[in-house]
Amino acid sequence: MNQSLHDIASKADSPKNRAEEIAFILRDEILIGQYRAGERLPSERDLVARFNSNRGAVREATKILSELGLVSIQPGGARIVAVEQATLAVLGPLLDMREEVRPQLIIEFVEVFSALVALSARLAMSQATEQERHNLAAILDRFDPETESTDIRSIMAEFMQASIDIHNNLVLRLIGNGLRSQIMGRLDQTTSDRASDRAFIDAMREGVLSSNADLLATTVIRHFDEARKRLIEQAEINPSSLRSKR
Amino acid sequence: MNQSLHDIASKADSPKNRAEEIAFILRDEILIGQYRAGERLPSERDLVARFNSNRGAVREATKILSELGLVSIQPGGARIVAVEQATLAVLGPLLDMREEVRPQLIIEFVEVFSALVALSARLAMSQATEQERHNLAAILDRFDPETESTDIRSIMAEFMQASIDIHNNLVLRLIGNGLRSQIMGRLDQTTSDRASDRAFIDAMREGVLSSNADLLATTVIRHFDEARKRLIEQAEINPSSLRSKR
DNA sequence: TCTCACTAATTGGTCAGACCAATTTGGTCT
DNA sequence: AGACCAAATTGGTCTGACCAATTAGTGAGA
Repeated sequence: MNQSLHDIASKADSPKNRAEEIAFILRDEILIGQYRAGERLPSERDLVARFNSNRGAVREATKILSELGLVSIQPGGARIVAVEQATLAVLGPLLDMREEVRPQLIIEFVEVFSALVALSARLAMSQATEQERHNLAAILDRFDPETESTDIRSIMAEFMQASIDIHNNLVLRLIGNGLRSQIMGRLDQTTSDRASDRAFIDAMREGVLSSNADLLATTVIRHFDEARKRLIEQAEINPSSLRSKR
Repeated sequence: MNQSLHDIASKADSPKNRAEEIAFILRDEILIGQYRAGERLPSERDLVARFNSNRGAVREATKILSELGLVSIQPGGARIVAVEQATLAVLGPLLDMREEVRPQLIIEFVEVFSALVALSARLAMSQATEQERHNLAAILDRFDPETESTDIRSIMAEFMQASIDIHNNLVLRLIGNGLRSQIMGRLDQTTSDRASDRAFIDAMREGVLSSNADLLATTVIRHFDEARKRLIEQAEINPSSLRSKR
């Protein structure tokens, strides 16, 4: 449906060189489950033969996998590590390739993201200047329920960034970096209720201008909770069954 | 069982090979601010000369820096990227080496961690079985205010892990992985009020057994907020001045 | 049949040197 | 100043080699 130019730009998975090309292929194979956790990755020399490349490139590739937390390299062989022990950087690829886990993963993302937005808003309120609060409100004002162009999601992302700039919590910022680069732009356009979006934005606006951190946080949580429920309905599966296997 | 993982992660900065050795040195120099953002990293051949190594190892090293988000490599040269754009993996090194930012960073960590623990507890409560709730309570029961050995922090870490195992939110798990490997084990032993810790644990226990997600969440938030205030006092600086520069 | 010690093969780690394509740089000309 | 071009520099790729550690395989002994 809405696979516009915006999606293409965010498809940031184009390998910059041979090493990344190899790394991405192996990464995807691991995420698909082609190798099981604990299994050994083919030896560097085998990979050289398979990809018709050289050991330098292959070694760079396995180094990348190691940084992603997907494999553990030791003299004698490299072994696959469980996805659960990897880093945030595997989320994007997972979303791209495992159609089955996609809905569940997005729901899980929303659960976490809402808590972080609420936290960020809270922290920002605790020390925002008058000027900064107005800047935040200005971001919210950009939402226009009449036009389809203003995406509430991009506004939330901007709001998140702006609030991070205010409280300047590095930990939160780094987590935000990871989530943004992995998830934003990979989400489908969900049909949301523009009217309720309007109400949500207005409530946030009031919270910002009155510097009411609690109101802001609860508003955010409530809105994302509704979004989550919509997602669960869309998935046409009941949430408990979604939870079990991955 | 997962105790082993926990220990390894705490002091996980010993280079496994020459490439990591070089990468860690460069990483630390970047984090210290020896190169400014936007500046060019010395060329691979220069680095070969400096570290008396070879291009293969140096290239692997710069690959690691690139994965950390600290440098951006392009044909023509590699450039340093602002720390704010890096990944969670830089937190540990930052804690290890920049004594000035340490207190502030720990406070920021507590702010984020408390929100995540609260979220995790909430999610876990929404679908925990009777058995799982009792397991959670059992973890809390391990706290004994009489003996110094039981660290409330490790209990919280375990509680976090156990709750993640229940709701199985991959996004939260991956963020948890990052935070755990970067921060846990690098925190100083803070003198905390054992009596208030006892009250905190008891409140959590009640929340878990009665499956009262709201009670759990607010309890967690309140406790960490107190811890945060203690940290700010310990830093002997007022929080607003802490916020500004990094 | 099983266990253990030893050996051989495999694997990752390191290294040197070469060529290419793209970028950057410095100088020249307009 | 500004536009342009050529040379030097840089990252990307590739080959082939040796070492040390791990692993797998073998065979002897229980």
